[in-house]
Amino acid sequence: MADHNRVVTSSMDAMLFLTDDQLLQGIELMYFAYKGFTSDPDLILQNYSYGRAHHRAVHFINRRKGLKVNDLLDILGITKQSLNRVLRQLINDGLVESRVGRQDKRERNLYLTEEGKNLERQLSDAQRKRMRSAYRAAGSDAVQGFRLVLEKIMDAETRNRITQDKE
Amino acid sequence: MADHNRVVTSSMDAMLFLTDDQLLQGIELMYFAYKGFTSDPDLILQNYSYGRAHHRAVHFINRRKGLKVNDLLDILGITKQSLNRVLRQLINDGLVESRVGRQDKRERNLYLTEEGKNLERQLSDAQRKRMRSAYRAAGSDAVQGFRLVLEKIMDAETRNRITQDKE
DNA sequence: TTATAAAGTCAATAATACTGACATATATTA
DNA sequence: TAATATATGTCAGTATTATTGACTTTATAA
Repeated sequence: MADHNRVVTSSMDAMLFLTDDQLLQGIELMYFAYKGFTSDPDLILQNYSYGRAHHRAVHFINRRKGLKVNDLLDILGITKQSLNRVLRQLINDGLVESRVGRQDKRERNLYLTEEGKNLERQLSDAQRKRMRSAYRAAGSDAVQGFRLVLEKIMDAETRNRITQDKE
Repeated sequence: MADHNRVVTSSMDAMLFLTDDQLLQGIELMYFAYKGFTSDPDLILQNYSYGRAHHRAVHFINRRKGLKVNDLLDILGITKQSLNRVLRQLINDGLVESRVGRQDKRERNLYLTEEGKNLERQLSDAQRKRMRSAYRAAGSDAVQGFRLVLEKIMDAETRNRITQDKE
């Protein structure tokens, strides 16, 4: 019983390394960590009557300034209709600006307004605080491992899109 | 530009270690990895017309055999009413068995039936496959770091509940 | 000019969550 | 024993986020 319930096995036996039980523990860790990871922003979003969808939009518009609506759809992996409602709210509420494309006027380039940047800062400050604290507690080597494993967990296409491009 | 977009910075400068940009990269990694992490089970669940809520219930009933409804509610952090619909479906469909508590007859102990175990196996096989492959690609040291950081990202209460107990 | 592409919208539906109210059976306490 | 509390289950109403399908507008490309 004892060893099965330990989350961190200090000396990881090469043979036990890939047991189903160890893997299930990793799966649970992902679940619980992601839950904590989203909990701080969720509280802030409530003050705006926004949800996670708004957070994601604001995050990626900030990270890839001027990105096109289609780019955002690709990143989020949702339908145009799903994004539309969220984006319309953000634009109407004055957090996001949609500028007509300079070359191709069918396109819309998305930017955060000052108010949008303000919300983004609140959200990412909360999330960064948690990550910084986790990184500090775990140490630099652990962080490298953390990032490496997360990269490998992603879909290959996602990984390629994230690590390479950025127009 | 170049270094900002690399997901893995091979020699992690101690000073740059906690920059906002590095932290934002970690946040995005979590988002994309979690998306990949849930994508395989999501496909399987479609065949049953089930969703992630069913997956989570099945997962934890398998991991903590005989757990009480209240335990499951605590773990999932949702309301009784939310769980009820899912649990009722699983019970009606014959995947979960609800046994009256032996000591306290108000309690219900939850177990997977053979059919429930079968679904659980399908789901966890798919998820384990991805994790195993990621672990192998990243290596044993990275996995230790991965697990350590995830632990630190969780809420402290969650971490305590997960790492300790188990009746 | 016709076809394609990018964006936006409307309507209907589904899964998952919420709050509030209430019912039933069992256990505990006064 | 009687009153209270607990564990579970349920009904109704609502919200968020997603879906599919159909359609429009505007602008680019063939």
